Amino acid sequence: MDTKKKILDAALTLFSEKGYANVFVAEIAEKVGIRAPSLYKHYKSKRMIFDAILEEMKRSYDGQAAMLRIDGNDPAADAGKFAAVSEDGLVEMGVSLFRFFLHDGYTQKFRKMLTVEQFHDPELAALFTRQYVDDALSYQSGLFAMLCANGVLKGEDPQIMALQFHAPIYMLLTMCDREPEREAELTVLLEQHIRQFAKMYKGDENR
Amino acid sequence: MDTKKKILDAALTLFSEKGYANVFVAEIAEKVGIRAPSLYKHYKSKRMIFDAILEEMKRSYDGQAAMLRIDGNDPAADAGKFAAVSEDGLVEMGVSLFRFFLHDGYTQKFRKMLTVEQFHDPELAALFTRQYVDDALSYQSGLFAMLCANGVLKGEDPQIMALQFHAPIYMLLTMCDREPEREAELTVLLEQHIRQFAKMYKGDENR
DNA sequence: ATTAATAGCTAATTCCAATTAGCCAAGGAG
DNA sequence: CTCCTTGGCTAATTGGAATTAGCTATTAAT
Repeated sequence: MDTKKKILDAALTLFSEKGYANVFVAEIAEKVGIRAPSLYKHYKSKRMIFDAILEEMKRSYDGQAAMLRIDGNDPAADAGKFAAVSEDGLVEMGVSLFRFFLHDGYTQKFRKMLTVEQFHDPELAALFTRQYVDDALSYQSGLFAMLCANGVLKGEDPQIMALQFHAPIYMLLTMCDREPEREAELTVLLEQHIRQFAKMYKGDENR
Repeated sequence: MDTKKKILDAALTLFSEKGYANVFVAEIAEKVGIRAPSLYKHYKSKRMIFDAILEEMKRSYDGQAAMLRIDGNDPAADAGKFAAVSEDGLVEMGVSLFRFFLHDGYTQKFRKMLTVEQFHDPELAALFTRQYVDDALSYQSGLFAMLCANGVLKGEDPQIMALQFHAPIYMLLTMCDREPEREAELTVLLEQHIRQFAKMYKGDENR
């Protein structure tokens, strides 16, 4: 039952691992437990499967974005939480969010697939940048602006703060995508990064 | 003449734009100005062309690494230069290095090709991480350690400093790879990032 | 109970792209 | 001058992978 959904999942997994062109419809079918021609009862062509995945991706983006935003989509609301939280709390939060993005099958596969297909189509390129950079930065900018206004953090340009916070995290994430065996080691770096960032923008007390 | 070299260039360009599997040998040939079967006078197969590119990439890596290292491969030697340089000088330096990596055809195509093929083969994944992350970080760590020892900068963990310096730059670079029309806008961010970073780790004088 | 739609299968078919065969001109070496 | 190597060409050949044809079992609706 719901073979249609199973096909999307199987295809997404394969596309994210090998890229669209390197996946045979027969492979997708096998993963689903049927034969290749049966796929065509559900999708008109291989391309259509890809397109359906893209649709899915766009639809689910709000869901992912919500996750990215800790628990809401209003930086102002979140700022209070952060203000209250300790450095350790911040680390805890960052690490668990990182782990979620790294291990959640859906999220990870979307990310890998977009990575691999990003140059095929300007639309995909734009989607990629929006999803993994611009939106994340714009949310975090708002958050940092808030925290600066509150006097919790000290910084002049929230956008740059966001870039400096987000880029290292994203880099570590993609490293784990490539070499999962390094996760432990890189998680340590992540933690140190967040700690250092917090300290740095906390104010002037050095230590 | 030197068709052999022209083939590699044409193939690299195409592979970086569309990925190995989406490029037909006929396209490569056309770009070179010959017919597909003639390619086989130079390379045994399409795969061999790819492999030759990889070889080239590995061989030329030292060259690229040297560039990355400003002008040498010894952080200690470079540290002096940085110590002397002004904040503006640092920005100038960073921006021009960024521009080089962004526009140098060879460098850019390698980067894109590795990006697109990174999950096909663990060897490529490792190469990617080494080339664009680990080596850069390890060099920069050395540099920052030096500058901290000199008292030019103030920071506790050079490795984290390197991560925080390098990751934003790399992120901006890949954004330009995807959407070249945003170069101007992103260059401004780059500049602000470097400036902010320098200020931040300069010492305690806030402003 | 019959019918019609659904979703699977095997066996074609089709298409396309890599590679091979086999021919030919140019040019350097003996 | 002839020979042989080099690098190009056109015209097959091959192989593989997407898609189509056409059959069948199941199930839900009339």
